Amino acid sequence: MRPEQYGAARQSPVRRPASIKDVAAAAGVSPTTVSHVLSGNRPVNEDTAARVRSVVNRLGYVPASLARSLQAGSTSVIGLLIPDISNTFFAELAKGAEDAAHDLGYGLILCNTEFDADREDRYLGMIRSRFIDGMVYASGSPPSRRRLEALMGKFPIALADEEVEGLEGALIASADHEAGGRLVGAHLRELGHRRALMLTGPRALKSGVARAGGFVQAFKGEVVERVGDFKEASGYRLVAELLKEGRLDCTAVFAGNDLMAFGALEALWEAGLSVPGDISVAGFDDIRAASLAHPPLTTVHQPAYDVGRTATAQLLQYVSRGEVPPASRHTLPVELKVRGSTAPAAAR
Amino acid sequence: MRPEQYGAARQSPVRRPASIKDVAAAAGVSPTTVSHVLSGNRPVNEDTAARVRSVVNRLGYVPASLARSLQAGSTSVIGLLIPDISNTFFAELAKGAEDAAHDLGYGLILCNTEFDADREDRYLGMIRSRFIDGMVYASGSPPSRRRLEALMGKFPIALADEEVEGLEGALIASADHEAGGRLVGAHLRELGHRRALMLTGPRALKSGVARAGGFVQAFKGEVVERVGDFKEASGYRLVAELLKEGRLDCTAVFAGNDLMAFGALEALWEAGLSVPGDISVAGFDDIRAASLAHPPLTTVHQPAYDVGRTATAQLLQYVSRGEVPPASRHTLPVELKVRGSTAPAAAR
DNA sequence: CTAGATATCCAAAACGTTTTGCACAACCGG
DNA sequence: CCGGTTGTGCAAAACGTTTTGGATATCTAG
Repeated sequence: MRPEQYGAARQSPVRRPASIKDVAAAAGVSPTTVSHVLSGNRPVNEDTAARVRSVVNRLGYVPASLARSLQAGSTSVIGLLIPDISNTFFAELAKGAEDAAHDLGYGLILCNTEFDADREDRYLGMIRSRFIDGMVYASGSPPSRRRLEALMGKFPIALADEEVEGLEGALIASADHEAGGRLVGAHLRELGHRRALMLTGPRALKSGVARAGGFVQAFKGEVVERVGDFKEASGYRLVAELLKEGRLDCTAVFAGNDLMAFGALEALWEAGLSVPGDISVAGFDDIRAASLAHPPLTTVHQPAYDVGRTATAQLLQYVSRGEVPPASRHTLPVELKVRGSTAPAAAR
Repeated sequence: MRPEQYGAARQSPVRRPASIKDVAAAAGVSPTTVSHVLSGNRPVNEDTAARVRSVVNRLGYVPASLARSLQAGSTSVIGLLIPDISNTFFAELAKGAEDAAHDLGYGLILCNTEFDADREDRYLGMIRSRFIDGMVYASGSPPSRRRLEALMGKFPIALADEEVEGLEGALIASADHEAGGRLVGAHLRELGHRRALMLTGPRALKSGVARAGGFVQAFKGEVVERVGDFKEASGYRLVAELLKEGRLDCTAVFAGNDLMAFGALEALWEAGLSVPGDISVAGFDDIRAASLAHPPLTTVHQPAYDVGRTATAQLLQYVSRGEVPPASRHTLPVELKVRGSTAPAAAR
């Protein structure tokens, strides 16, 4: 141990904080009375109350919320389970969830899983051990879906932007992916585009499928579909391949999310094509980088914040009454952000 | 209430879960024995143990962590206080904090404050009420600094990337801002730049001051300084103003963070200047959009993840032993990411 | 003066664990 | 046969609250 740390390192273990008994003793009353003074649950003589309050201040007494929770049977804390907080979508969602929780006096435990099933399990354990009063679950790993189903009827759980099929009987809040797809389809159609390349995500993800479905429905023109994985690299690869084969015979690209759109942009840029001069590109999500890019990306704004906020607010409505939420679906509106990456189809 | 909801809405209140007493009664042993079987704290006859375990499974018994915590005097949960989780820097930091907490079996409560002092207070209350065992504090609102100081000696608190002055005596983990500034300065100098515009943030923020100091020291050339607020708009405004006055007589711009760099880029772009052809631009932070932009931004990568992880890991080292951490500083290395927005100074 | 209302406070139980001291039996070596 | 060890399990206390049913004293109305 370095000498100059000696002074600081002498830090003693945290000393026992004052309990309600200490306050009671110092004020010459019973713990019951202290509790009543602090909670206002029953009337207390004003002189006595004043004395108690003064002792509370002097001792710096703060009730132990653990004991309170144990007695109350609930902790006023819920969990938020997401795969990756560094993804801006989930970060926004988390912000909405935190806001909703805070508004109702709840704390929020961040359960970041990286799609790791063990990690998810450990966090789901918190709800079984009743350390948290409920859980907002946003798109976890497929293997844990079954476990989730088992929990659903017995514990308060809400799904935010569910991506996985088969989770019926739940409280669900999600964006209107299909409408988003339709917006892009109609937009490109109005610009005169008739042939489009559509880059989708894995088919197992419902939201992606809905986006594609809406797009095809509203675009009405010819649509070539390529399946990617929602990552930037796959958008690049898909477009580059088509380019190399000389088979990119369309005037517009609809990427299932912004990251893939960026990948596509990169491939087009490398091929010497101009966006939106030669070809238009649209994305989905409206992540931060979308408006910062050159050209700024036309995309569909997902109300990630609202999804998190709604799922949480709805969940808490039941949790606060000690109930398990019934099945219900809350679909949130989506908004088309027309920016610089889309333009009228070039005359052919 | 709509009829089709009737079935679902009939959800009964959550029924009382099995307690250790229920298990003990069903297995014909005392609660003590059940506890010992589950914790392994003391040996138990194998036949008895097997019987207990079978009852545990049958009843689906999970120990109430609240009661356990009350008895243990700690909750194995800490808080992470940040201003804005939707800011990618803090999201990365949060990810690091969550990882570190998870590794040591701790939960992490997300305290998003929006710089709101009341909100900060409420969250700091969690530590006083001992619902959390410690707090990682990242750059809160100035008004709550005093309150924080009062808490610091008594409760386990760690500072992550402290921006505010005067918080001595704390456990601090932060990036090496000064070294980052030096890296940029040296880089631009090597490229032959001799006159640079430096866009800084508010002087009250230590990290920004350090960046600027390092830059000036290593650049050695002429530096014009303009004070912004770390937001995109201010970068745009500062550069646009100089441009309008025709006084932008430099070959390089060092923005105190990436957002301001983007603002600067926008202003230069509008003025018809080419980056990096006419002028080089460098940022700080390496946010997601930096590599996605055109041209991709040369910037300093801040180890946000490591800052969060280190602060948390260090804090927990003491928390787990029931100690208040001593003052210490952990400075994390920073990395220059040379990308497309900087190039040799144009011949004049 | 008395029956009932009111004001004030307290004792005890309950929330669900873990920990610790002890009791009892069985076994061992001498 | 005896002192000591080992194996096994229980009772009770403790963690720090809130809640509830009284108890006691004082007041009010008739």
